[in-house]
Amino acid sequence: MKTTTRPAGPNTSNKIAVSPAYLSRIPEAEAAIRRTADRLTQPRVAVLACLLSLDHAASHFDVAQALAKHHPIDRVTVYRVLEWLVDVGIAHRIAGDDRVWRFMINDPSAAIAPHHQHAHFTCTTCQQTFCLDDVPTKLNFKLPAGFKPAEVDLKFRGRCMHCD
Amino acid sequence: MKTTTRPAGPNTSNKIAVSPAYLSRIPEAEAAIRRTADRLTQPRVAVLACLLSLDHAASHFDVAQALAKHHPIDRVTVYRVLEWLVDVGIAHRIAGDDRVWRFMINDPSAAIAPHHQHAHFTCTTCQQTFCLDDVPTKLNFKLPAGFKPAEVDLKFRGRCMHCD
DNA sequence: TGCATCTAACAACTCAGTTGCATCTGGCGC
DNA sequence: GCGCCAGATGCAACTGAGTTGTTAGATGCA
Repeated sequence: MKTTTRPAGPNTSNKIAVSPAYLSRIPEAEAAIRRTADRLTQPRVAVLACLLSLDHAASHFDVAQALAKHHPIDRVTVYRVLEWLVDVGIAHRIAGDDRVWRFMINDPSAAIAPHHQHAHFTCTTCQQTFCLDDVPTKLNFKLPAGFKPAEVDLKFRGRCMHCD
Repeated sequence: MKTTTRPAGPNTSNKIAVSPAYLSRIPEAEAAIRRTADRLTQPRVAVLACLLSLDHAASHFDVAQALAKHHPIDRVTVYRVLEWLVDVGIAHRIAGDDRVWRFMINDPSAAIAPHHQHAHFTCTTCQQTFCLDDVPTKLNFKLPAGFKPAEVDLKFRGRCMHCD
């Protein structure tokens, strides 16, 4: 009858981990949030831990779904926490081709989010988006006269390492 | 009482041209549509003429609004015509940062839309998006191991020639 | 001109994201 | 440890872009 429920057997799913990977990132998330001047709340910890556990960008829906079992959070709160993470420089958002915002932790080594001037890669097979921090997006393009660029957004589409 | 109507006085608006520029592009639009195997209809002609008259990308709303006075077209029809223009290779669509699709005529000299491998420029002042057909988006970037790119999307943000 | 087929218009819907507001809570002062 | 309150959460309702289904109408060929 319902399409989204699933029997709670041991490992009936081959897609979603039984023990969410984000749980182990909770201490790390708490530490990062404490470093900001803002409050340490359950939703913030859970959402940040979730992002920390991923190697690709996640939509608000991905986050809400990942947290649904152990940390069910109102979808509006997920939106607001993700926006807050961007505001305080912990994460950045990426506009997808499907009109959905995706969020990803900023590279810690790049410190204080340098206007996230890095490239993104979207896999056309698994639909996941990755940050390519190693690909420089220097402004050494020759634009037609009159255009004064301030930011570059370099996006690749193709197949990722998981989808050979 | 209504918020969108406007007195029909001569030049009460300082934003929208009294005689739409797209009217002069109607013959050109008709010719282009006749070149396809599909039907020549009023909405297709009007929408295409509208796009032809612009030097920047237009959203469905921009198009519907531009045509509202002389060629009022149902918004669903605008969506379908724009999609059709993309399908037949006359135009291409650009994903904006505001979750809105924008459409622009393909450069005729680039013939048969080569997967629109060109750069785009979005003005942060006037919010308009332009195609930079002159900026090559060659795939000569060094990506991390495992990423096999098939397409590149290069997007600039800054100030356009109209917003010095 | 007649007719089969494609297209437009309308209404209703989906879905991501936002806003308003009442309630709750983290963290500070006492 | 207790109480307070600014700020955060949860809920409901909304917005706005885009889609789908269906019927009526226009196009173009015979």
